[in-house]
Amino acid sequence: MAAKRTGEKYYAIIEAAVKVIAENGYHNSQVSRIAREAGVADGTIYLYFKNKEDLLISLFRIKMGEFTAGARHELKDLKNPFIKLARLIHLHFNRLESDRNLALVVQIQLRQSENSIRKGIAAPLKLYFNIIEEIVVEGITSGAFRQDVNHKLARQMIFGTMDEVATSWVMSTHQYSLASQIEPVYYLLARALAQDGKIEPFSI
Amino acid sequence: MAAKRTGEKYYAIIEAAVKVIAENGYHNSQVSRIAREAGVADGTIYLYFKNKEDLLISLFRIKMGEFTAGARHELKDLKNPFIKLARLIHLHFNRLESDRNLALVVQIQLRQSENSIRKGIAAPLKLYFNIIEEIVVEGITSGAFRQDVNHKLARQMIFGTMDEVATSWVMSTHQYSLASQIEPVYYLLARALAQDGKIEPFSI
Amino acid sequence: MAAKRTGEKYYAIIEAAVKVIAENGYHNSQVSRIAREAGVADGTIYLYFKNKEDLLISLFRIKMGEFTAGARHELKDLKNPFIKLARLIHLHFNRLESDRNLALVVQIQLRQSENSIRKGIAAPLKLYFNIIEEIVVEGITSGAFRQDVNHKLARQMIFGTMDEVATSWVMSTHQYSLASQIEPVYYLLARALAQDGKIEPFSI
Amino acid sequence: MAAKRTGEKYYAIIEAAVKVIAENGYHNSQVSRIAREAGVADGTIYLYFKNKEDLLISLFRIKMGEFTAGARHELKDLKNPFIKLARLIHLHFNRLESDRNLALVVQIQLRQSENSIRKGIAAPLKLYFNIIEEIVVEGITSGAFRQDVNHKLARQMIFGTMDEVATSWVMSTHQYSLASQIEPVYYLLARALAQDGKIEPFSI
DNA sequence: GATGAATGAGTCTTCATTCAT
DNA sequence: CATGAATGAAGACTCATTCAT
Repeated sequence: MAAKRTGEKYYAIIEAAVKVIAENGYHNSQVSRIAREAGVADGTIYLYFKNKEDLLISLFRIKMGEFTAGARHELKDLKNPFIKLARLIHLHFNRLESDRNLALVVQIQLRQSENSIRKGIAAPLKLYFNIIEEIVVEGITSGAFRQDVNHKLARQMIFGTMDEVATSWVMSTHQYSLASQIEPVYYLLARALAQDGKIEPFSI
Repeated sequence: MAAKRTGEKYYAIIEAAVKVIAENGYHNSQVSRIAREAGVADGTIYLYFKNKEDLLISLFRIKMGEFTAGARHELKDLKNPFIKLARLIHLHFNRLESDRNLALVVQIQLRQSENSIRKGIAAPLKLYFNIIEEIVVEGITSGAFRQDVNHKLARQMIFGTMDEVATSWVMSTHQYSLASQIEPVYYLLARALAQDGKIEPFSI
Repeated sequence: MAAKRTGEKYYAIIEAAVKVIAENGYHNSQVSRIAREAGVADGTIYLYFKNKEDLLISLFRIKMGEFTAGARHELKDLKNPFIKLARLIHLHFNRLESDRNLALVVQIQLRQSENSIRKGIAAPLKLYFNIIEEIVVEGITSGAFRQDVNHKLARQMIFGTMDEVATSWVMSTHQYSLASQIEPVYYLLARALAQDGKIEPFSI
Repeated sequence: MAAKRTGEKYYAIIEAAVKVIAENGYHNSQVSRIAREAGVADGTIYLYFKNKEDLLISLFRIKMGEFTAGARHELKDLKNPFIKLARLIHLHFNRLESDRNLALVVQIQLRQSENSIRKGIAAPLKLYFNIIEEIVVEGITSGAFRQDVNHKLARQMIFGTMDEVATSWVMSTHQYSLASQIEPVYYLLARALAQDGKIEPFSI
């Protein structure tokens, strides 16, 4: 009865869901289609997930969790908040560009209206927000960023900007690379935050 | 057969839809509930809208159209791009704060996955994006903003930031006012864009 | 409240119904479409007909009544039952061929399942059946047709054959003329009925 | 997704549909009522049939297919075209008389106006028409039937007559037996076709 | 008489979920 | 553990009919 949260099939279903939802959208992704893509029976999905919604939330949790853990690890040893900011943008954009399906799901399909889904993804998203805010706080504390910057607001600007750039890219026909936006986005954000306009040159 | 696009009931249905969708989300807003809220029969909806999706798109078009027209009018006579930016943020946040239901629908419920809906709202959204980009271009041309700013990217930062701040506010319990964010958001964005860090003090 | 059964619009609606039903089938012919075709308002239909079903039945009654009256008149003065039979087939096929829409409605669209409709068209159809049976009875009485012919059965053969030939023609692409079938159908039916194989040569 | 076309429930649904449609007519037979009659859930219908229309067409195909196969088998070894004709009428009328519901559906309810349904039943009906025409051709070739008989027309007479007799019987209150009409119908049709009036006495 | 905007009952179909095997 | 046939609740949409003007 209790959903198993591990095993080979667990991940097969997650990957199948990313693919099917990316291609068809959440509301047009039948459980049976995800099951077929994963090579399991419909009922098997329910051995691993409580319901369809739980599958979507788990998917986000897994993918976001992996990303957040990786990001935290990569940023850990960087000393300068500007470089951390650059690296963050780099990680964010590269992650989405390297997996177009995941990008579609996270940027588009996940923006669902169901309150329960939004609640379910709030926690893993919060962890990512924390990483961003920590960079901001560190920047302020170290004197690299302006003292009057509100760190929550700065986080909203950083995330909102990356998010909008990524959404534009996902919805475009990909004529340009998302990676090409890393440096210009960095300069925009860095200038918004820098103390007395003194920013570090872009470096990841 | 052709849907009537005017009349007292047309607007009554639009308003009812905003209310019901804000409260329940698009996929959980039955046509019959919207009809009841509007005080008309179910079938009447279909005299004014082709289908449920058309209702959502029309709603966005109407509301966004009103806002865009108003914004363009208000910005027209302002001379300084910094002041225009401040006024834009002011208009954006005030519009959402003055109509919590509309904010819910636009910030949350409308972020649907259906391609057809996204296509339907693309055009009116584009008109708003144009207004933002025009401010950026004017700023660059006049020398107020940095010459190396990419105006599309700047627009994405401005919109993305306002959008994320608004979404956070909508999803919070409104302990704070969205209007209170106008000035700090202005300073963040203005610094990101300003030539040599020379920004205008906040003024709407 | 009581439906008017005369007037210019009455016939305009009947003709519009024949056209629309011929083109779309009964169940796909909305009252509003018939009204538009007739150049009247939807509600006007209900000043002349009790409901949609009454319109269909009236249509059949009018058209069948005209035909039956004409046929009875044309057959009245013919002396020979063989010639009457030939003339009947001639009238039946010519009527349908001269008005393709009417043929479509009578041969195809009218074969509806609603019991009430079948009951409504039973009476005018019966009048036509009577004409056919009278020819048969006259043939038997005069010694032209076999004495052991059951007149109801003979009528069923005559009508059934004409009906099937007409239906085949209506459903075909009209590569051939229905009139061309008059003579061969006559010979088939005449031989089935003739006393000692002595039939009259075809003559209308 | 693909409809299963076999299994116990497949036939249970077919039989239930025959019963419900016979009693209520196609347009007044809700899918849910057919499901209840068959003892399955509404949704189960859609595991076996693409939609309601497909159910009606399948029903006809199955029943007509069974009948045509049986008729072809029974007629195979009969040597004389007159006897084949007699046997055909016998099979046709007995089949309908032995299953009043089937008769109602085939003679009345199936005469629908929907083009798609007519197209769907055209093929199995054609197979039956072929059997009739083969008898006619054999009769002409063997010299038993007149040389100037058009075989398509003869088929239309044979089918049209049987059909009209059956329809009359179905719509009557069954005061008489359809079987009682086999012999007189045979004599009518045989005389219409016979060379020089020489027919075989009725024998099945 | 005529209009046509408004009504609201009625139904097919989908698909997440269950459970006997 | 795994299956997949079966379930049945839920809802968008149509269109014949009415009635205030």
